[in-house]
Amino acid sequence: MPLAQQKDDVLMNHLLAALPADEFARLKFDLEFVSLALGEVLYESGDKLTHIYFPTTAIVSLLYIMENGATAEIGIAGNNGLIGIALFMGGETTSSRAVVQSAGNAVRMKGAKLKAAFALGGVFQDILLRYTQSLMTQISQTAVCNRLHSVEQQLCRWLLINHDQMQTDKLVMTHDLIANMLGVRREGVSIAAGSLQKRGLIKYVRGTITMLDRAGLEVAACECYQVVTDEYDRLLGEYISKNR
Amino acid sequence: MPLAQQKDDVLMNHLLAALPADEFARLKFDLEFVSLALGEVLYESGDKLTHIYFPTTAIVSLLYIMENGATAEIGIAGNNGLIGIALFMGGETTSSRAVVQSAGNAVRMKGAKLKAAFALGGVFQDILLRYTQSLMTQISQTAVCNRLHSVEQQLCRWLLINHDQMQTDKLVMTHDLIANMLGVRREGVSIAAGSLQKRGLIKYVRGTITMLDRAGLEVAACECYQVVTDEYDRLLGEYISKNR
DNA sequence: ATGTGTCTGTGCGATAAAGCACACAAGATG
DNA sequence: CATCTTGTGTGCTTTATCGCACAGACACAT
Repeated sequence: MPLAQQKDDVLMNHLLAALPADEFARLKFDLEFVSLALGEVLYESGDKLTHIYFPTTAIVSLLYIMENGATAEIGIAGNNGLIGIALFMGGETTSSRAVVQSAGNAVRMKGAKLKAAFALGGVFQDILLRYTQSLMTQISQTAVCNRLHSVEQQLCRWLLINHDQMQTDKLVMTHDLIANMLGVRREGVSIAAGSLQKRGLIKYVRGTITMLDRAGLEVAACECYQVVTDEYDRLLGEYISKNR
Repeated sequence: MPLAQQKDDVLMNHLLAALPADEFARLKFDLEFVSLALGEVLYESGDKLTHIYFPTTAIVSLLYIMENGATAEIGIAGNNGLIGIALFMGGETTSSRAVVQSAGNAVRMKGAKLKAAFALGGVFQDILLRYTQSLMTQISQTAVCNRLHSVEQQLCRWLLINHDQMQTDKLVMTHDLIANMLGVRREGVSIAAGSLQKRGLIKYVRGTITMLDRAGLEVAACECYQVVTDEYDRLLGEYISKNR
């Protein structure tokens, strides 16, 4: 892939694009372009991380796997986020699995290089920490949402959060996979999705969901979606406002 | 309160106690001793934080309040934690409320002083970041637990996490308050607590719960309790192992 | 075209928890 | 002591979701 295109791709990640020129120049030679396949596991729960990933077109889920095999998504990162917080937070590991939910590209950076860059402080450190706080909000909101909202509301929230990181309106994803993300039954997702389709908010056929009415989805979702995006904007808006 | 006792109290917070002598010496004159009353709100959702709090004998809950008034606890901090992550993460604010769940003491530090100390890096920064990661695990686990486990299991988890930060076996707390924390009905808590009492794990009378059989509670709890404490130990154990 | 695996729809019964209503009891207050 | 407030127990109906079973429908390969 030509260098020019790589550069474009790098800047598709909002966090990297937000860096001032001098800080970006310091990092850019440590960035490595990678392509992520659907279902690829960036790291397992407990694995020592080797790289931090900045998705550009890929979307990555943070999945928690219970002892009995049940799964639930606790967070998600696309081109407005990163994967591998544990590297600069100090733990080297997290208790979740990072799995590619939508194939695409990402830029990655070796753990040691990242830690060195983080230690320099500056905007880079600030962005990483602010992003971490926004991820905490996302996780908290998931916790609350799991407790208090219906499957249908949660499905709307999930579709919207995904849509925000997609370049199209088509999401390649079966009900079964969504059920794993939301930690509910497949049938529950089918019923909720059927209802949304009946109301003309989405359309789906065998593993592809098309968003038809974003505004309608926002109405059908619980407050959680708005809280999460608002908090992201509050924390990182001053850096990346021009890119959204 | 005499200075000597204040010093003892400061060191009751495991994170502060873990600091090497030179770093502690740098901070200690910025620490202010405060007493926290039951129900006191350290900050509201959206408030700009002024201080970071290191509880010594108090226990503080991070409560999320929905638009419809429903509440759910997303995290908790006692003498092994701190309150006010948003100060060093950069957001200055979080979308949760910090409320004193068990009266006691804490040490606090002005936001500006904290940020200066954080920027110096060193063990202090490392501890703050590692604690933040452990809090993320706690929040994630709460999310998963809300989705997949029964009220009774969650009650056990909650009792154990609290007990870990208490100096006694008696917890002053009504079923109603616990219900607010867990985001469930009061009756649900009464039934679960009744069952635990019948099995001899706890005893309660009008707002006071006594832990009778910790090991039994651990068995009755879901895996979530162990995951959270193990991760805390992994992240911070090297610093504070001697104090536990 | 035929089969085969995958995805979605649907119809049960079982269950956990919600929502509501109210009784009862222990302390606190006057 | 009488009353009030607060905390807990219990019963009932309703609801959401689960767990399971299976049928149809589509896509793809041979």
